[in-house]
Amino acid sequence: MRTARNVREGHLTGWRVYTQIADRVRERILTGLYAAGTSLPSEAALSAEFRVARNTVRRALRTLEADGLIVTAPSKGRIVKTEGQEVTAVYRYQVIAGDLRRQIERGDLAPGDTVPSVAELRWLYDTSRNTVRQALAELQQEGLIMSRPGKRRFVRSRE
Amino acid sequence: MRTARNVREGHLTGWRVYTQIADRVRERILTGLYAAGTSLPSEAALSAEFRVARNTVRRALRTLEADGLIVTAPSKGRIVKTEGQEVTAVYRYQVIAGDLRRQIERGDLAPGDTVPSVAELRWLYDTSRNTVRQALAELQQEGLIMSRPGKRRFVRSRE
DNA sequence: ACTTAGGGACGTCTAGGGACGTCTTGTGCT
DNA sequence: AGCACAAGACGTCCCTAGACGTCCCTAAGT
Repeated sequence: MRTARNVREGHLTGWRVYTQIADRVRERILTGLYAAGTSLPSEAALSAEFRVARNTVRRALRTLEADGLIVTAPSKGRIVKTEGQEVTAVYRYQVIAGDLRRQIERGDLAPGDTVPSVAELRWLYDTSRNTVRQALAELQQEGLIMSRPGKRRFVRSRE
Repeated sequence: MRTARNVREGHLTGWRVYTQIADRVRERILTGLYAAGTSLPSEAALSAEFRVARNTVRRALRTLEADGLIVTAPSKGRIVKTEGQEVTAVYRYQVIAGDLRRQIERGDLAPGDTVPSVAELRWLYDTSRNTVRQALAELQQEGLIMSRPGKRRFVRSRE
């Protein structure tokens, strides 16, 4: 019961499927087949390609993430890291919220000002109503903006 | 100020747009163009066809509903009433929940039994995962079934 | 003044699809 | 006994789309 446990993590024979898969994927990243900033195929796609269980793919990807080659964004996928750059604002609604937040903090949108309507933001970002709403909900929760039925949202005055 | 008010509901001069629209739609229902049990065009579609505001269409439809010609199902649409029959189980998830509930109450699914999985129900009803989940959530809230991660849902024993 | 109509904005619900997260249970190899 | 692997189930989050519900305001007709 102690033998396996005492083995240091590193030196495994390498016959394990998931390390092989990790190597294959790592190669594709290094050769640029999976370019920096783009998304890897999904777990389902990889498990289909390598004809292996989803769990096995996940093990492989976990090692790649530990190596710092990729980052994983739940509900979005895995993204190949760009050289020495932090991945930020992964989701669409975070991008929108971030833009608006910046405008408020810089004063482009002053307290009392009217916030672009959902329709306008949809048009600006070419996205769905729900995504825009999620961005606005985030700002509202932060207390930056307020909404009232029938009228436009507006920037709250700072406390 | 009293003239319009004192007029009984029936004999209006007909200059009002929404009554005209109501008449047109009523005619289509009576002639069978909009068959019983089917859905009317959406508010947006009607307002586009008659080139009026959505509010105006809504007024027209309200009178038709008051006449008992149609029923309205939020997020679904307006349905032409069938002769002397109550409309029941409008939404897909309610149909699924109803079927399962019946099976439990009749004993086809006994306490402790396993409930069909989401995948199986999807296949049975040819619907999305979310719809199935909503049906199951309803039953769970009623205390009829229970779920636990990794394992199948099961029928709760009756109190 | 009141009704009708128009038009815009926000709110909520139903439905569908994709991706990752976690858990459980078998099977086989070592 | 322990690990690797397969397979399946449930959970959560993101995104899109359509429909009705509610509220607010303005313009025009009466």
